[in-house]
Amino acid sequence: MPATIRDVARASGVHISTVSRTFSAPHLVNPETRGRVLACAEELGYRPNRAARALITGRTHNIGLIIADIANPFFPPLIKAAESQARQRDYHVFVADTNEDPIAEEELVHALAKQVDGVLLCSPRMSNSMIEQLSREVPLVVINRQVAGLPCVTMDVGQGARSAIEHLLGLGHRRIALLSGPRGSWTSREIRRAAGVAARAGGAEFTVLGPNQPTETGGAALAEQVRRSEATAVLAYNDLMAIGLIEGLDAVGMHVPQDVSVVGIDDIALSRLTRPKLTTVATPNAAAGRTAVDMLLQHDTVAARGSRGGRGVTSDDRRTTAQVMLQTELVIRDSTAAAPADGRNRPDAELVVPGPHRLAGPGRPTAATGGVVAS
Amino acid sequence: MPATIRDVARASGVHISTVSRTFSAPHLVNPETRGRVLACAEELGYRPNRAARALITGRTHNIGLIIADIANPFFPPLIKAAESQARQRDYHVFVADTNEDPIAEEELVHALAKQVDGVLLCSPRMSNSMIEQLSREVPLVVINRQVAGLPCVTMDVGQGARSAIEHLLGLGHRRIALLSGPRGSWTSREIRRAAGVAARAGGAEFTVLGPNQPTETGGAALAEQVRRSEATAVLAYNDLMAIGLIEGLDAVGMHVPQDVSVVGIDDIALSRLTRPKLTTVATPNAAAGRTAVDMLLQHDTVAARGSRGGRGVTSDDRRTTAQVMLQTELVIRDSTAAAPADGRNRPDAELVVPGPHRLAGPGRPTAATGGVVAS
DNA sequence: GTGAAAGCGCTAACAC
DNA sequence: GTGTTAGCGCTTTCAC
Repeated sequence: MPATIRDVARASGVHISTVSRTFSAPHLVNPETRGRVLACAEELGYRPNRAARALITGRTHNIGLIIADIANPFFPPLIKAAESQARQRDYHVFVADTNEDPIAEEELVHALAKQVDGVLLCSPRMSNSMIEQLSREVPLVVINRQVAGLPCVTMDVGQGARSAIEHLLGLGHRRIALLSGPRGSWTSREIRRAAGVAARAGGAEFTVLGPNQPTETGGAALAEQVRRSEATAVLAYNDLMAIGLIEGLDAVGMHVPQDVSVVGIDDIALSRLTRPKLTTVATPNAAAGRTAVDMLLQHDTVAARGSRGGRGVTSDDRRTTAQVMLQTELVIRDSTAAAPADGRNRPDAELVVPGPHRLAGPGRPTAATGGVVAS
Repeated sequence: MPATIRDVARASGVHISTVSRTFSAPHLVNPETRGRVLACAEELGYRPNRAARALITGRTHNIGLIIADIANPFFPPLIKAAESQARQRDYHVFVADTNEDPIAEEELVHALAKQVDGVLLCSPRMSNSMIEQLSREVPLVVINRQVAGLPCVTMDVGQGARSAIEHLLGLGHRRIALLSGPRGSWTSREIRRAAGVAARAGGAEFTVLGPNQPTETGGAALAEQVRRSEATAVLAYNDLMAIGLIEGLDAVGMHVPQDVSVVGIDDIALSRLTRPKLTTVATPNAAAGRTAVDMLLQHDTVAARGSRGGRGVTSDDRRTTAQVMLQTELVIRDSTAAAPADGRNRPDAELVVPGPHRLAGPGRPTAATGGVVAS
């Protein structure tokens, strides 16, 4: 039903190649002919078939963007920035959600491979080696993770975590817990390392709780563990978990920031709307999206794949791949406050010693009962 | 660089058509040959080029999903449901965000047209006639809107709004305001109509404020107008606006639900996390996503476009297009309560009469000063 | 400035 | 069961 280039050629009495040129190199065709062709095309509702065009030019003018969980408010600003940047360069972005599933991730890259000029892999759950393998199939830019030899854009969450811990130390906190993220997350690893170093440097006890689902539910589920850990301050892998934790804490009768301070990471829009407003590490999300598109397109402009003329991108070209790390910034709002004077995380602590059916009476906990102390 | 079907044919010593069959109709090829071909393919890292395949079969096994604003938490459940439904039928979903921009919407449909087997148009801002025109280019299923002659899946927000209003009437509210949505939104129109009828039937005064941006910011910006309107209850176009309004109301010293009751529409996850928890009309979002995919694929299975064998979908086939409307449900939580005994929306109302610099002292407002009374 | 011809990677009759 | 042939809709040399 849809009109093809041949229909237009027939209608306007020219050869199909003239029609083709009218759309892809208008200056090469006589203005008069061009006008006639355009009129016929309009009339017939003709639109060049981008897929067919891509088959021969090797360029689809599409970018794939693979996202672990589209429901996480962390991503939309990144997606929108990528889209607008792509749009400016006459590209379209196709987003795909993988539900945090590495299998779906891989499958999606394959599905997208030939329909896009490159894919942005955001917070992948898959292995480094898998990513490297896929990068031979389609140009890749990795976001929120570092993979040797591949272009990556990351955010300096290490620095962010450090700032957060120093902020908490400055408020007098000496028992700090970290709610870690998903297993295998590069970001979670960075946060844990930096936060651990900073906490110990400040003479604080540092507990790691996790790995966890990076969601509200994941955060809320940890309230009891946090209570037992006796921590007076918590750094969460992301804002969603932080917000969930605050909810959960509330349910077990602990208040933020009076009893325990909570800081998140990401600075999603929601963090300004909760009560208390969340202290958090702002990550430059939109910038990451823009940068990733730029890196992909810069690469991609060098040589189209499979074109008759140009050679493919060789591994030598790849050497120039940049790894960009964007700065983060601590935003202090209302979920952090001075540590309770007694150094405990609740008014009259009912100390729960891990183990079945053993409840100790109120009393000051010793370091040994303070929870899992991690490296 | 990527291996083609020809490379595999050469490596395994068979004709390309045998390679093709190995992938698209394995049962037609000798198990022994098949094994050899598969081995070579594996070795060379060969993957069938889906775009090239689509060119001849007329089926891409992709579905496009166009979303007005991916940052709105209303959409992710719909997107995820669509994805999982599509996946089960061996389809992939490409999501595109249009930033509530009708131009971008149209452009995106064109861009997607030949790379997908159909597109799901979710909350389109464009005109009915434009939608009809586009539907001749690619099979369309419209979500959250009714367009004559096209398959649509909508949610019964009319019924939802009615329930909400009846709930408020039952609580004694007699001055009710509606925060409407974007101009041209089908959903907003439905809500307005149903809410207006129900409110007047209950003997309440009904004020419409808007149109508005359907976001937190949009809601927060209306706090002052709501205060002035003297409404004791508000129905918002969606949860985001309701939550923003509660924030904004708080900033001008009004409390929910003591001073004013607020009900949203959508029941996004966030609504359970705010304080107070939001009373809202739950829309069957995931079901909408699933249904839309089913409708598209059912249609699409009938006849592939452009295939050599099959005829295209004729307008006669289209006659069978269903229009599905999904049920909604009122969820009562903490943002609604009995109307203030004095029927005013704040403790000691400082009545602000519209107009510059005119402030009246405290006193019972008359109906005439109650705000814009809409039809 | 325009037409002819080849071909992108693949599938689908049709022979054999 | 496999090879041959034609061709999906388009771009791109190369002649003229």
